[in-house]
Amino acid sequence: MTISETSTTRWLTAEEQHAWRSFARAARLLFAQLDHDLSRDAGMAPGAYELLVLLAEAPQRSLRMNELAEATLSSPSRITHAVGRLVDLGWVSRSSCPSDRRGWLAVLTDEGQSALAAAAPRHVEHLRAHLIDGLSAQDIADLRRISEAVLSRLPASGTAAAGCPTALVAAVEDCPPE
Amino acid sequence: MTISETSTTRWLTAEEQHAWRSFARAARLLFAQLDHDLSRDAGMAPGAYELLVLLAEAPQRSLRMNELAEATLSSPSRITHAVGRLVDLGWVSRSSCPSDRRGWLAVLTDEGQSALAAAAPRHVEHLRAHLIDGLSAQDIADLRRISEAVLSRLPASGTAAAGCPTALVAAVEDCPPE
DNA sequence: CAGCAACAGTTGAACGTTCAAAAAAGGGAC
DNA sequence: GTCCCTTTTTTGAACGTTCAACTGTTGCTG
Repeated sequence: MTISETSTTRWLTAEEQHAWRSFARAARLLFAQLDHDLSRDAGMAPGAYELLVLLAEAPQRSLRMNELAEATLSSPSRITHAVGRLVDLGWVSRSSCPSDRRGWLAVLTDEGQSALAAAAPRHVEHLRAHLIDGLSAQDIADLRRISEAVLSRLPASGTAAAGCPTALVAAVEDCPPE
Repeated sequence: MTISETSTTRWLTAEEQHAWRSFARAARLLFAQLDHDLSRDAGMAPGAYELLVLLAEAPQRSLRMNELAEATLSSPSRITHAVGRLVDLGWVSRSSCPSDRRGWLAVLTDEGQSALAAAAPRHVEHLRAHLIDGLSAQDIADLRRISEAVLSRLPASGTAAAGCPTALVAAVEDCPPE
């Protein structure tokens, strides 16, 4: 049977097709490039930077495994493994949660803070070079609007974060001096 | 040393930061969701759908490994492994390249064509539900414009395609009946 | 027609994510 | 206080990508 006989699928128009393919290609290339840069410059595995940023921004430089999983849209299992690697690197330490004996806190160490501070400037430069500086203020606003529209239609707490690793930008300029 | 003392890094403005984080979050969630849907509905590994689409659109339903690598922005090694899995599934067969004894052609089999035709309608529905139908015509146009601006600033043939798997939409409605 | 750099593709190990299963603790209901 | 369901986290195997060799072919240079 051919599709056209049995389905009423609303295929994409040429416009939609073009937009989607361009978007998919751009996003893939962008994320891959940023991860590659981050790995090259700072030796950070995909996603590690994001975890460090989240911890650096958190109240006591610490977050529960659960919170890390939700913030990064990834599975608890991934967090366990990823934090384990950061612990091995000395960038994070574990601390048992005082209020819930099941829980664990991941705490950013001074070494982790330093590694993040060292990596951030180059990361921001790359992000500007690959994305921000090529866009007008209007583009930025459009991108945000469209992204938020997409987010509003996606499963609120979709536990899904593939390789698509992406890095946040740390507010390291506010970090206490070492 | 603190960053602020030694660097002239142009940090992101609040607007840029918001746009970037929304974009990154939306793109990640979107791609992950689409891959998850595709894996659930059609049993296709991340990226498999894209390879099948490319082959279906190609002249003789066949492309060289090299061409697949370039079109998917991925490494030759990934193509070798990925095509190997598709061959095991019976969706693709290998054929030696007549014009270049080093080369190999990946050829979409009838089974592969059927699998793609079966998967495409649901994939398009998901893509519409998660992305297209939530956007206005203006949004679509903006998304395309911004994506192309980003692409124009990225390394032309950046051999980089992380997990960020993304699927194209097949033009399966034009496929010959089986 | 050697010699040799570049190209096309494969191989296998290392790495990170996903998945299913399990251990351990919280929070109610009775 | 005990049963039971839920939540939090870990574990180890399976899977896919990346990376660094490696094989074989092309095509250019002298």
